[in-house]
Amino acid sequence: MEYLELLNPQQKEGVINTEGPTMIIAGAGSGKTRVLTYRIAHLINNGVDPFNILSLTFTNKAAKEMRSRVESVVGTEARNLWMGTFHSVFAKILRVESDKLGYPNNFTILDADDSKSLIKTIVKEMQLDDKLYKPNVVFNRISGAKNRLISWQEYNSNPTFRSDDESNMKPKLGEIYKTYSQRCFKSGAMDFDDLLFNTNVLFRDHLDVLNKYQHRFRYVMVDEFQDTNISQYLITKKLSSVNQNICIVGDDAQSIYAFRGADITNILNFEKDYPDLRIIKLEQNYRSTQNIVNAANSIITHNKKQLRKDVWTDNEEGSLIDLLKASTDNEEGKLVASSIFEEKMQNQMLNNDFAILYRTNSQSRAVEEALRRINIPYKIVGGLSFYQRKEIKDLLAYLRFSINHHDETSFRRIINLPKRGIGSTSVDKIVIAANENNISNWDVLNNIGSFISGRTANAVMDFVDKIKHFKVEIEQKDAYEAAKFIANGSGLLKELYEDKTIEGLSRYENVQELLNAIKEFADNPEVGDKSLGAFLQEITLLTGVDNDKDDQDSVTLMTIHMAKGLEFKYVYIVGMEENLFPSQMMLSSRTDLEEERRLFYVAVTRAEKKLFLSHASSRYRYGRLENYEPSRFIDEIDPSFIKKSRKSNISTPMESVLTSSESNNGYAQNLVRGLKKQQQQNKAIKSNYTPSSDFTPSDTSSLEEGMKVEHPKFGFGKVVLIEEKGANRKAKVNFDSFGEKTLLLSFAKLKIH
DNA sequence: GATCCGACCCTTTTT
DNA sequence: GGGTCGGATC
Repeated sequence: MEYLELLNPQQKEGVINTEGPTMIIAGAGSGKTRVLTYRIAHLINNGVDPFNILSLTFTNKAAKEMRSRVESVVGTEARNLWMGTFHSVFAKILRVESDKLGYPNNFTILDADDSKSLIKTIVKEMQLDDKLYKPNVVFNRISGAKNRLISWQEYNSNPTFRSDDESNMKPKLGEIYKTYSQRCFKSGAMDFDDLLFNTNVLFRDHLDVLNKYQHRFRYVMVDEFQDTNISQYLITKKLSSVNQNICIVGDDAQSIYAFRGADITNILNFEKDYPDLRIIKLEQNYRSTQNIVNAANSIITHNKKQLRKDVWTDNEEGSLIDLLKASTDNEEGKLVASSIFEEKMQNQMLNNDFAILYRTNSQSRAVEEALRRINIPYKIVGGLSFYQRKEIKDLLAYLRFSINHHDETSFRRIINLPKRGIGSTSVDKIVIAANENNISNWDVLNNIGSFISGRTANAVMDFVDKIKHFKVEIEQKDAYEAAKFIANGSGLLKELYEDKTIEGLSRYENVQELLNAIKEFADNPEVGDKSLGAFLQEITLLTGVDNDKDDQDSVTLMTIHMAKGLEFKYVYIVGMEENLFPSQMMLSSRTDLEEERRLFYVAVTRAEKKLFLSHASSRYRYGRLENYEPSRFIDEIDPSFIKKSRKSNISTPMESVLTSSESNNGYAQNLVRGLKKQQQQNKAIKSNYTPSSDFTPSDTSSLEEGMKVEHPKFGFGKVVLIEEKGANRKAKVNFDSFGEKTLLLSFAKLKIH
């Protein structure tokens, strides 16, 4: 147990006091993950069976990381821990218990997009105004109700909700909620919120089941407790009510998910629910410099609602916060990119040491362009995730529907995909027939002759035969073989293969990548159940943050929300402007503004060594250039932690920095020195090569040694070597007028000749 | 029923 | 700037 030596007194207290209710209030960077990890390891070392420990995290990534950290202390026993997000752990339990709720055990999990599209069809069917009942709005209202454990029945019988909706001119919301719930149920489908809602129903109505899990989970731990909603809170409370061994870890200053139903009062209630609660405060920050910690503290004091906490650090004082002022978003990108270049050179840092954080996903583009321009590799975490792409959702819909024939969302997606002459009119007929006869869509499909005749009926029968055939394959083969069969048999793969446009090729590759992922799953010796159904269970709950197999040295780009729990030596927070950060949607109430300020606090406390804040005086929005004022958050930082802005060049775009022959501004000197060579090379190339007027980059996945290629800057050349695979794939090219260069294919624009 | 094109909305944040 | 939807047309 030498690990106890590695802890400070408060951390140690959190690790060794394993019995009874415990609340750990952990300031940013105070080592809470370390405490949780060692706490679990300590339990196991003291003879607790990992099967009896439940540890709930906020992301799958956090769970994975914690499991491997526990494993490094206690060995492979760690694999037996119940560890994951609320959604994934209780989805697993619901798979086992679903029959008690009337759901099939192969129920489909709907992601937010699925839910919204189902809501859309319902609004249309009810002939309501879709401008008024926007899928987003309706979905959020329903989601909010479920997170507070309000069923559609309660919702509809509660006069307050009714009058609320009426005064918002949306009197039919309750009815939509009802229809949506019933349709999900009929489809054998649960959305994200249902996973938690139904777990609550399960534990409420089936005490034997609750009892089983209460005894299984002798120790319950919840990370990021400030982000739990009522539904999640009640689950943990019930589960631990027998053993009382519950440990929650959280930081009210980092509560940033109120919009998703998270409720800070859960922390306050916790003290009431467990009178003999042990409270431990972790206040020493090990992550950041004094300047960063103190700046963050000065920010959060502007919030009125907060628990008393003094975060401090022993670390070095560090650099002051750097302010970058740009005129436009594109220039902001360039400033950030060149600043990264400069810091990297001066301090010999890796790309991995840098993160660029923003409030909204749409801000990434300007930054990406600037990074690409000076060849800094980057990766985007989150954003449009792989599983949200159309071609991926299409194939997944086939897989889901082949397993669960009642899945309406998938049915609508694939019934006419690829085109088989079953248009929206026919689909409407099928759905109406199902509703009128009180049978499922699948039943109608199976007896299509009684409802539709002619060519369409034949097309439907072919489709049904196909799906039945797929089902047989699924039952007989492993996930990979079955998925491959369906990808081919459905005609999806063929259609994509025949599309020879660049987008078509990339879609084809994406589907192949999905198949590869399924193969990896089926080949994994640690996976017990290799069926396609088992694979699909895993997949819906995965998100952008979770698949970070790309381990190339690169700068990380993501939203601040995604960055929670992570740390980087250098952090750039871009778009520090009024109406962007704080977001204009969060300016109307103090509560909202304070959440926004906590978000800023989270962003600032990600930085270990140095923090940069940038803002632009105008940026593109909806394709129009609009003016922005610097964010109030900048002014809220105690000015003693901010570097006095340099007058010269601070808003000079990178090109002019590079071309200014007399770079007497200290800021750019190093950068210029480093780039001078490249600059001369660029000039030289410009003189004897002009790109073809029709230059369009080729897809380089089929690039091979010996091929002749064209590069917009370096001109013509021949590929001498191809190295590595995937995102790391590089080509060494011998250019006619420039010599050998190694290009990262995921960034380089090359045309194959 | 499929395809093409212009109008229209949009941007918070995510399990 | 980009994705979706509905109307016009084949």
